[in-house]
Amino acid sequence: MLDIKQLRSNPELLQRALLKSKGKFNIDGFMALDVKRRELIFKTEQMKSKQNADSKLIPQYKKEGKDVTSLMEEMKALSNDVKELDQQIKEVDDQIAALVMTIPNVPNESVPTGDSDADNQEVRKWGTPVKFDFEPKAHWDIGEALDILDFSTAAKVTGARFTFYKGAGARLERALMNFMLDLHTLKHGYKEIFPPFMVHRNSMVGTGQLPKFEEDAFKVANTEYFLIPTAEVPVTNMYREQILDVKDLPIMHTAYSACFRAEAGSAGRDTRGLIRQHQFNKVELVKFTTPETSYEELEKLTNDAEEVLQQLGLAYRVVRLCIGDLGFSSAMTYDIEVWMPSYNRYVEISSCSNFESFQARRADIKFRRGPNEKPELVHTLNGSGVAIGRTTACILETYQQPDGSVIVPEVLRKYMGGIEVIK
RNA sequence: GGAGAGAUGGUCGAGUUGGUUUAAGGCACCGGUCUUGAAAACCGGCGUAGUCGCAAGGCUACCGUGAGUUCGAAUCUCACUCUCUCCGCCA
Repeated sequence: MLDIKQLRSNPELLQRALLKSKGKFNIDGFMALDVKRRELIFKTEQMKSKQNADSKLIPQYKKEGKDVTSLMEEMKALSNDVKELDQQIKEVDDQIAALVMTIPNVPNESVPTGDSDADNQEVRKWGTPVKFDFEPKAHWDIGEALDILDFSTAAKVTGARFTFYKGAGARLERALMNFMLDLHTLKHGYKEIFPPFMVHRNSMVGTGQLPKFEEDAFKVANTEYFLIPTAEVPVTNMYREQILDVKDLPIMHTAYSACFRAEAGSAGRDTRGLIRQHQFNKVELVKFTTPETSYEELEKLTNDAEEVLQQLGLAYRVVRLCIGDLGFSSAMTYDIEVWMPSYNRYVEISSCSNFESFQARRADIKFRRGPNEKPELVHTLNGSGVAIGRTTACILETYQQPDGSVIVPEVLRKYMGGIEVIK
């Protein structure tokens, strides 16, 4: 959510934000609504002021023995007028709020223009895509052959886009989870959080999944709960409606969660394997920072996620998303894309974003610089550190051997009971 | 699931026969006086947001949330949420 006062005095910001949505947004209508709102408020507040002053006279007059019936009649009329105007204000407020919620965040100045992922900017590369001197297999074939991934049973038990991990596959997934959490907590200084996997509506609104993207979320029947699409939602909302102490910033959290996504609109895409599931595991990184440090912290956060891939020996590149590919709430995003042999290209495995004050304004997360300072909005950032299912897929493909076995990356062995090869 | 109690500013806590309470008071915090320095004591300040105004400064709203009654609601009515205690059930 953007600041309406800022939009009022700085309509260019609105223009730039709207480059993202490609939709039609009636700027003049929006501005007119804002003017109307303020007129109504001014008028009503004056009436309320009179109302307050006059109602103080009533007990006074009664005490003096004066007749108050005519004054009461006058007040009744005023009261009715105020109620009517309040109703109008509420309607205008609701309209404005609904519109503001549909405006995306303003991209940072360094974000390149462009319409699609083709216009994203490659920032750096690490490692070299693996080459095979035999015919490599895709992870779904490797996994089924080793009996560590089972898609058809999941289809029977649940449905499409679900997976049973079995034996060493389950253990590999669990090892990755622990490896990533240990790296981020012990080496990078994040505090670990294990959040609820369901949240209520307000939290989904707070981080921007709702109201615009309701069809992407799973809602639990007969409740107001949603399955979280990412740990970002519960972890960011931990601090909703709070004023933080500047001494505690930056707050850095890492959280494992299962993530649930309806994947509406991606029918037919990535139907095989672990790449696009309704339920997947992810370790998330979340930061709350001061405005002046958020971009520096974004660089660090991205590097922290990259280190996961470096230690696993997986080739990747970092791209800066262009305006057209940037998410609704983000001011700037780096995607980390890992080399996926079966796709013969880089595939997104992490997305690291600075939301600036966009989420903080919605979720009302502030900080205070000093005892008598006014609260200011924090900047929120998050990124995957990293998606576990896709990492499993990439490991299976990258470390596959001609005999169908898979070598376990060195750093994972201690988490796998010393297993060096999955066969 | 059943029974009961509760929710007030950063925190503790008063206020519930509706109207000088403009949400008292304590603590914490900030500024000052005093002191060699500190503590103590004393004086003053100390919520969030909206809105009008060049500004100084007004005004309005907010006592868990949302409706309602009333000229007027922290206070009365209804619904909901959450917390605590006890009982039952349960991994």
